[in-house]
This record gives sequence, C-alpha cells and structure tokens, in this order.
Amino acid sequence: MGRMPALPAAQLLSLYPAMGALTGLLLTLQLMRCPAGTELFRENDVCQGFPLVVEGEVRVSRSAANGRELELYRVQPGEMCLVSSAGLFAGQPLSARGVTTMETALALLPPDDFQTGMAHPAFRSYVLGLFAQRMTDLTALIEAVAFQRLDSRLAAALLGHGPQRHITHQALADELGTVREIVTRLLHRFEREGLVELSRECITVRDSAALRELAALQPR
Amino acid sequence: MGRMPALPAAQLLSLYPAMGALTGLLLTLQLMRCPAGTELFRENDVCQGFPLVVEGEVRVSRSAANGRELELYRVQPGEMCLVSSAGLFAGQPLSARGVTTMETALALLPPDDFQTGMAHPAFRSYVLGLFAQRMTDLTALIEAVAFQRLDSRLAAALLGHGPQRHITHQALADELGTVREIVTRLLHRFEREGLVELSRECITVRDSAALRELAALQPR
DNA sequence: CACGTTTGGTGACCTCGGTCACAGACCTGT
DNA sequence: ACAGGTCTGTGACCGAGGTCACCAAACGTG
Repeated sequence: MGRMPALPAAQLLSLYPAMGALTGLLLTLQLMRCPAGTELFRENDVCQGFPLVVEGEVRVSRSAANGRELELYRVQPGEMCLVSSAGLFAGQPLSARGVTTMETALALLPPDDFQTGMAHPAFRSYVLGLFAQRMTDLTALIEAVAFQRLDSRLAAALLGHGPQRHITHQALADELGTVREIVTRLLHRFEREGLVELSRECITVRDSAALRELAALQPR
Repeated sequence: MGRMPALPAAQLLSLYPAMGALTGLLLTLQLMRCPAGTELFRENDVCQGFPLVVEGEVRVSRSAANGRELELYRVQPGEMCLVSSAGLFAGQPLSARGVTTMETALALLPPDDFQTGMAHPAFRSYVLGLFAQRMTDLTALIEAVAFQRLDSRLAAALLGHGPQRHITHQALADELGTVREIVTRLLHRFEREGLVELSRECITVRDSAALRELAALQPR
C-alpha cells in the first residue's frame, strides 16, 4: 500500500488526542497554511476563534509604546493559543500579538465548536491543562522580568535551542524585552568569557554548563 | 418574618450563580473562616482544591530569593483562585503564595467536585472567564514590570482604593516588587508635588487626576 | 561592481532603581 | 518612664540597563 499524504483530520487527531470524541467536528475544520512572519493577530483585535497549531510555531508577544517588544510564549504543534481565546470568554480585545516564526499550518476552531468540545471530559482536561501551563509560564516570566538580571535571562535564552541559535541580536532583544545594543554588549562579554562564539546571525554555545549556571536564577 | 443568618449554600449561590446546577454539591461544602494574614498556600505546595472566596480577600504573590516579593493579583469574593488550581491540571507544584489580607471566609471545592461542576455549561463558562481574566491581568502585569517606570506603577497602586490607603511603605513595596526605600522616596516626591499627603500608615490622595496621568503607561 | 539595506560594534553619557547604614518617630506593654 | 518593637526619613554611593550617535562589516540585487 502506497503512502498517502496525511489528511487534516488524521493529523489533527494524532496531535490532539483529546479531540478523539470530536471526529465529526474535526472533519469540518479547514487547514490553513501561512509562511513565516505572518501576523495572525494583533493587540486589540477581536478574537475569531481558537487557533490549533498543526505544524510550525506561533510567537506570542506584547509590544510597548516605545517600540520595544517582549515575548510571552510560543505555541507549538499540538497546542492552542489561549491568549487569543481569552478575549472570547472575558469579552475583551486581545492583549497580545501573534506571529508565525516559520511556515505554519493551523486550524481555526470556531467558538461554537469549542463549546461543543468542552462538553467532552478529555477535551476539557486538555484545555485546562493548557491554561494551567500558560499561567505557570507567565508567572515564571513575571518573576524573571522583575527579579532576574538580563545576562541571566539572555543565557537562558541561548539554551535549549541546540548547539547554535540562528538569530539576530535585535530578535533576541525583542524576545527579552530589551534593546539591541544591550544584547550585543552582553553577547560580547559572553564571548570574551568563552561561553559562546559569535558570527553573523549565529550564536554558537561553547560552554553550556557555564551558561546554565548564569541562567540559574540570581537576584539583581 | 425575621432575618436569618445566610446559610453557606445560599451565600455561595448568590456569589456564584454559575453553580446554580450544583446545589446538591454546594451543600456538602464546608465554609472555613480565617483571620487576616493566614497563609493559605505557598510556592511548591501541592494543590488541594479550588478555594472559593466567599468573604474577604486573598493576595496571591510570588517571592524571590533576596526576600523581595511581587503581588500577582487578588482574589475577591465570587472568584476562585486559579493559580492554585493550575497545579492540579498540569501536575505541577504551586507557583505562588496566597495570604488573606483580611478576615476571610472560603470554601474548598475538591478536585472531583470541580470536575463534576465542569460538566455544566454555566460553570464552565464561569471558570473559563476567570482564566481569561487572569491571563489578561498577568500579561498586563508583565508589561508593567517590563516597560513602566516605578513612579507610574506606584501612582497606579494608589488609585482605586478610595481617597486614602492605609498601608505601610513596605507593603506597597511588596505589591510592586521593589524595596521600602524606593517607595518612601517616590511617595515624598509625590508629596512635594502635591499629589498625596502622608502620615503614618496612611496615604491620602490629593490630586487623583495628576496621579492618573502619571499612571498612564509611559515608557521608561 | 556599485549601491543600498541589514546586521553588528562601540564609546560617552545618563538615570532609575537598589544598597547600606544610619537616625528619628511612633507605638505598646510593663 | 523606659524598653523594644515597627514604621519612616535620608544621604552617599553604585551599577545595570538604556539612549544616542556613530561607524563598519556583510549581504544581496540590479
């Protein structure tokens, strides 16, 4: 038997086992593909539904008046974007921006279907689990922003992305909520200390142990 | 007909109309009273259930290594504490501390009863609304901590509590995630500028318009 | 290749917030 | 009254992080 391209519903089911009871519903969903850098939603937009990420990644961030930006979290395949949905329940406009970081495939679950889904225990506990995870992440971020030094947070940002990160200093700054110059300055300090090696749009981790130590929560 | 003291279930129902379908369940709940300053839960505790606040207030905060502290939000009557519940879904220990700010009455909804409740649409949408509200609050806090100056945030903290706030400088510092000296310093600047009037454990708002202007998100 | 665009590098300078080490002021119990 | 808390006031000092104003590579496109 030859290989067949995965059907959207099959793909969705394997990513979202919690939606097992919703097969009929799944079949109605349209899979949407968008290239890297697509802005899916903006602050103060009205929310349309619940984006399920099937492939790729969505970066959710909040930006400030002076043009600075801070990443809140990333939505991976198998997850739903909940900040966007928050608007639906509380009747508020969105409080963040969502942009794809790579070619991304997603399905938009309409509010009614979401309600339908919530009637099923498995889906409920999946959604609650996501909410809980996000809350934990957000409080951790609050703690980091409030109490950790930037070198610490930068070190953390360099870990967990394989041996090297292909990214501009500006993008790192936007991730951390700071400005480009500071990132450049710190990265060069790291380089002098032998923690990393720098080249254009590429940071190679040389001493991940030391980075981890730096990243370990230390007061500022 | 003479007045009767409100029964716990009746009180709960009037505060939590979303639990209308759960009257039977409500009757099993025990109302617990605790004085101001009771520590209900701590970081890294394992979560017991869902505290419903019936009267009083719970302050949820996160504290850092160096003894500094930052308030995440407050739980008012009619609300549930969700950070505490987050642990239940994601199987994580708690990520915050909860302390009563005044004499408080609360009912602990056990996890099983919560699941039962979630079968009812009204209760579901109530819970989701709470989650959404908290997410919005937390992202707003992140923005404030990351991008607003402390005078701005202090000004905001002085508003919305009536004409005067009865609180120590240290407590304000813990609310904002800073230290006592800074609060004192800023408050005196405010006083010099005629925005407030100070006396022991009491801050009187004199020019709320100016405070609001200061509080209005300005970059740092 | 020549040209503009992105990205990165750097030093001078500033300021906000934090630290430290005090000293009064006020309150409470005995 | 005095002893011991808890609050508040204050000045010297510091350093992380941010701003500004550049310049210099590296890239990529006609």
